[in-house]
Amino acid sequence: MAEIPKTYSPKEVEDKWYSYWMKNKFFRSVPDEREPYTIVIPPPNVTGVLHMGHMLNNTIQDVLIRRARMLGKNACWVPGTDHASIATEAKVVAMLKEKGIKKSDITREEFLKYAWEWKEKYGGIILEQLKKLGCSCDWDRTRFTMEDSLSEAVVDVFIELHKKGHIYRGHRMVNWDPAGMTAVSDEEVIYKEVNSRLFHVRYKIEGSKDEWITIATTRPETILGDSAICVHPEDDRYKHLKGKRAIVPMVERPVPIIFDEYVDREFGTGALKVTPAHDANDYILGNKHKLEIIDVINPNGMMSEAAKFYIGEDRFIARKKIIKELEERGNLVKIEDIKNKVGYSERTDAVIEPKLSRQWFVNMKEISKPALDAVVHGDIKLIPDKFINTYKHWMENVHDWCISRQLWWGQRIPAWYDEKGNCVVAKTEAEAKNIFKLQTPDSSPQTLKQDEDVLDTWFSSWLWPISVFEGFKDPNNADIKYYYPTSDLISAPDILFFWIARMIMAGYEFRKEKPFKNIYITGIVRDKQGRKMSKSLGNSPDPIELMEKYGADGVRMGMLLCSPAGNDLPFDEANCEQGRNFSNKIWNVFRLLKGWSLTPNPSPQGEGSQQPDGNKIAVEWFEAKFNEQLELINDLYSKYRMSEALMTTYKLIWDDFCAWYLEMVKPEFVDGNPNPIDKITYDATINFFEKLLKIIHPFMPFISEELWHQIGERKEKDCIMMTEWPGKKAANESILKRMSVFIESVIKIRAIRNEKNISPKEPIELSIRFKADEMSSGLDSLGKKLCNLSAIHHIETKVENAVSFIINNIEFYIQLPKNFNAKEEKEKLTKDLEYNKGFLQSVQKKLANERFVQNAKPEVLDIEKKKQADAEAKIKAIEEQLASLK
RNA sequence: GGGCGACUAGCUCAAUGGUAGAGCGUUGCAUUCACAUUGCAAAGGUUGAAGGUUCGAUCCCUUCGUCGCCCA
Repeated sequence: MAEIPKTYSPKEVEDKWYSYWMKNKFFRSVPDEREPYTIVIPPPNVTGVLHMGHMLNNTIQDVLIRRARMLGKNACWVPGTDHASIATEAKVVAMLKEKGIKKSDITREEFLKYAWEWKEKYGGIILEQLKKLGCSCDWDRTRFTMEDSLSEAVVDVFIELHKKGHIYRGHRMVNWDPAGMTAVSDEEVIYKEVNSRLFHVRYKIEGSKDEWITIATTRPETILGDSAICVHPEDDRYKHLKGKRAIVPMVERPVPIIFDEYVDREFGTGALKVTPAHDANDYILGNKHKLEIIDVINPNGMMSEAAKFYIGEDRFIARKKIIKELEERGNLVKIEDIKNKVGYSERTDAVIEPKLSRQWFVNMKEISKPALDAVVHGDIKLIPDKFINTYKHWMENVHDWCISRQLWWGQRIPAWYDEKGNCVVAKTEAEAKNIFKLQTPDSSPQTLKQDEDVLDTWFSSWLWPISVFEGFKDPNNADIKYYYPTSDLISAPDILFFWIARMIMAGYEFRKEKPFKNIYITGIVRDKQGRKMSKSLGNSPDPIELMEKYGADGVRMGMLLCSPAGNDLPFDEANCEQGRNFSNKIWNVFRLLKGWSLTPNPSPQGEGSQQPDGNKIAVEWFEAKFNEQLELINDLYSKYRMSEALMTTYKLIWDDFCAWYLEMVKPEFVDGNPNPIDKITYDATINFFEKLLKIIHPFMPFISEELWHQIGERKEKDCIMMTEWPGKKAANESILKRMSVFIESVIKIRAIRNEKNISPKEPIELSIRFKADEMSSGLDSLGKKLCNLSAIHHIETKVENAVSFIINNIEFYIQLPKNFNAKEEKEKLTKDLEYNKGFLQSVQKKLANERFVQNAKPEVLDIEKKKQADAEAKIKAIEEQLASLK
């Protein structure tokens, strides 16, 4: 025993088994006759490093995959990354800057060469980190959204949707990210509440001497682009201004005063400045009233020529200067502090500038319909189902999807333009030329220009469940036919629309079939203050350090313990500590078992290794307990209640197996040496331990594998991850029931020891008023062992002056060696008696109520009657006990 | 502003109309005996508030409060 360390050290064990599994190709999946179980990974951003969200998400996927594998399914987990166009491009631009290279100084081709170099060098980090976590992905299937075949699928899909009329190019107000220098979709804008100032600015009425109209704005720099003032038609303050014009300060441009019900009379001054080029609502108003569009902000966030003032200065600096100037000119009336919501870019955190520009869009109306139905009708299950409402609401109000990005890193849009700006969509320049030729035979262009923009990364990811199996290139290949639709998708609520909804659309649009059967939505990992963990906030622990500290198994368990589906989890390192402690507990079971020696083999006369009655009962009981709990665990898995499945497994191992079963069968020490144990009990115990290792394996793959090999002789490929999940067996109810009384009595006796300050070392005598039966000798010996009893008497009459308790009408008496205090006992019993009388009264009241007897279900009635009988019996017994105290 | 959801022990969560549970934490006691990364035990609740329905409400309904998310 001395050579086995007291604590489990995960480090070497984890590395050793991960490479062993890899070497034996245990993660590999190819189609065969078994039932498939498939998960495609939510592809992490290729620039990313593992964060706590990934840890949670991928732990859950690995648990599901490992259990499916043990259940005999052909488990396939496809890993990969997405190309994250904005994030990667930003990284590459930064890298070039360090080298002294400006993006604008190199060609697109040169830039892409650098970008691929960057990707090859750093792009695999996160996948290596997933290996540390124990993820059993089929790494031979690793995909990347920008590799050739997946890119081709993206381009083909674009062309197909364009042909079907679902993709169009249009002038629209988009969310412009001035830092990323690209448009982003509605979903990539994060609105944050910020402290702002509302500036009240007065505009002179044209032709008046001293007549003014005062507007309120949070963005004075856009004043330079104003093309109207709008008031509510019913607003008496402004009715007289009909037909008049106001002079925009600084630029001295006269603009009409228009009337529209859109204006909120309560907000600000009730007069709204209209800047169609820089506000989505103003744009709509501008269209309606045919207003001029004056674009005063350049794509890089600097003031444009059209602004006339502060040209080339940043919009926020211009704001400050304009405020000062307005004040000097006497236009600034007052400044008010307010809170408002401002949109930020999800990728660069720059303030989004609403900007009018020409972009490509997917019309979502039609392609979203089957995707909505599938979830509403339960064809695809959302877990937890509270997300159905959110999903439905979004799908019913779905906006067109802006898919063009003004970047280089990504799939270039397959649209081609002639000199006049006419556009066709085609896969190659040659095809495009042909189309032009067909459309306009007389003027076929010599040179075409391809669209400069690339497609949104989500326009790749939404094809992921199909494209990873080559479902576009070869729609009938063996892989896609076998693995698609995939089984479960594990994802987070914040990408329900970005990604999940769109994958469902793509599934029905391109394969006429859902991409997955179940969607398990995890919570968002937050810090103790409730903030989402993120790199920019710096509030996330480093997952790799966590794993070094607590072991991958410990961290996996720590994450899952507190993460019911869909509930956010405020992360607490204490959970990982609990996981680490659990690893250690299991480790020490192994140490204990290793220390046991067997009694000599029984002789032909039957001498030697007889199984003691106590051990026999213990083994029968744990067998039943295991079967009972396994059924519960299986049921919890089927409902995706992962944290509860883990907790049930945890308690089965720690409480039932370690604290009860092992204490029951553990050989006693004589003169400092453990007694040997009989072979029947030993074998049963090893068997139990192996089964427990199996059911903990999905949660804690490393330690279970290690101990599987330490506890028995294994052939090379005999690994726990490839064994079968324990089979279902009916639990022996009668022994469970009988033992629960026994266990309760042990707890009671221990509590009495505690209460009366009797040392565990001091033996005590117990008397039981209950007829001995065939189980009694076994239970007596277990009782003696667990409670340090010197003797157990089965008696017919009450014991006087003893501490007593009752379980199921069995009376237990402990004669205290000293310090017996009859008064104290009496008080305790009287209190207990009063409680039971009160309880009986409430039950009797219920049973006396005619309406209750009439309306209650028969089983409820029976329960109440039993309660009454039990309470009456208990009261009688307590009264008798009281009488026996002197 | 509109919609959705949550509110249960100190914390994180269970409990679908019939005596409110678990884990962690806390407190007390224990240690040459697998494990102090341990063991044994205990305490801890007006189920956010107020009404209503019901024989009976944590659960169903109404209003209010607080928080979160989504959308504008």
